[in-house]
Amino acid sequence: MGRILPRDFYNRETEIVARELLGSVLECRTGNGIASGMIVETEAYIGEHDAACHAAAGRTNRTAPLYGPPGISYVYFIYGVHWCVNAVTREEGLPSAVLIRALQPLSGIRRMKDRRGEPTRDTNLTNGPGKLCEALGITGAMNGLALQRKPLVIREGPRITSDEIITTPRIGITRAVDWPLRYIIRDNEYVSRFSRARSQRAGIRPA
DNA sequence: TCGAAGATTGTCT
DNA sequence: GACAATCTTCGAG
Repeated sequence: MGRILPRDFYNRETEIVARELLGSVLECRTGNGIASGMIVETEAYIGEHDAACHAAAGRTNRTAPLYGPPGISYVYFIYGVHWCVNAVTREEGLPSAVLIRALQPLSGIRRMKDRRGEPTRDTNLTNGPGKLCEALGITGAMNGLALQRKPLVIREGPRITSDEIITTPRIGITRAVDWPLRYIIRDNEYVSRFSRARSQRAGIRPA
């Protein structure tokens, strides 16, 4: 198993952290055991000047973790249906984070299937921010926690070279839609599917 | 206290 | 491709 990524890893420019999180391993330990997956898709949300970032509206109870120290989680509930998990970046007071959008399942796949209700294909287990939280059992109870200890840990994974990384505009947002802050591993079949249609509409060649 | 919006997903046409 | 499901958060009244 790789080493746990230290707090300093996150105390850098959000775009760099988002790229380097590709290939690392998100691990979640619940009462049911451990489930983990390799991160294959991320998005950067880079501060109050980023209209798509939750912190664009300023500091509120909800966005408080974004302003916290680097290397903690930011978990929020969206559309009354899904949880999404972020890793907070940069020093305290600078609200920015990396949204984890897709994983390639590594361990605890049986548990993931149980939580997700047996999807037809393994690629459908964690290929989206809401899906991966459901598969790993991540909820709001894990908001604002340090990512260096259980239940939520991110470990170093295989090194991903820059020519294996594709950059595209972010997905599913209504503001700052053109900012190229989404990072995916080229040719990985576990990236979220939404991307293809959206990318084509935006005139960007899909991976 | 109310209303609107939202970093999504699954289902139906 | 379109749309409903479902609920938390926040600002306005």
